[in-house]
Amino acid sequence: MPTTPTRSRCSKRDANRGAWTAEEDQKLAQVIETHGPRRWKLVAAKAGLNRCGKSCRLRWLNYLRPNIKRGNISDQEEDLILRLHKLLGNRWSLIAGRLPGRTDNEIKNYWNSRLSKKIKQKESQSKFLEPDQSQDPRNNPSAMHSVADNDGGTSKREEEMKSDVSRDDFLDNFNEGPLNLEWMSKFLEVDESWF
DNA sequence: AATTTGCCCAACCGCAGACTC
DNA sequence: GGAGTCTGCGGTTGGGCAAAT
Repeated sequence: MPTTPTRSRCSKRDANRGAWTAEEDQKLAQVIETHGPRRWKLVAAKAGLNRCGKSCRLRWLNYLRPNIKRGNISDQEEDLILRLHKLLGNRWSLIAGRLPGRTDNEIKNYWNSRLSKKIKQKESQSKFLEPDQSQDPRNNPSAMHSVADNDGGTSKREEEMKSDVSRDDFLDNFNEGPLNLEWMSKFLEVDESWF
């Protein structure tokens, strides 16, 4: 089995790991204020943090970045997450892009800890009531995943792209700006049966 | 009161595409 | 054009905490 030693990664031996301290946060924020949120390896070095760039980037994106909303995902946000997940699958960064102030990590966590359970409950209820509907992929998010997750031969992302082609027109609007409220409200009005 | 269980969330890991030299 | 590096992403892990036993 060939190895891929060229990939950059955090050194397990040398780098500081675990929870960030307030002092580390402050140093990181200061350096980013000066140099901007890029060249993360450099940022880590400039900040004098014994952390890898990757870790700094994650900390910035998920915690230190301005305008981050924390906790209390509203009903409207939850509804939007559910709909977007049905549309896009586990593409958390895309979903997060439509929820200002929310991070992909937060949405992923929220999904894994709460929404996936809700869906399973709903599914088992609907199976009990209408067993045939569960065969339709539009009523079964995990079935949609099985298309996107197929990695036999081609890359996973390539397959995802293929599976999305029919939705490109829809996604054109989706990809335009961080939050087009007019479009978003239209999206929220889309007939449930579309999914 | 002590222990176990389950949940939540921050952080880490590995992969793959983009970028740079 | 190719090798090496950086960046971004989704999956997974593990610690802290509260509720249950």
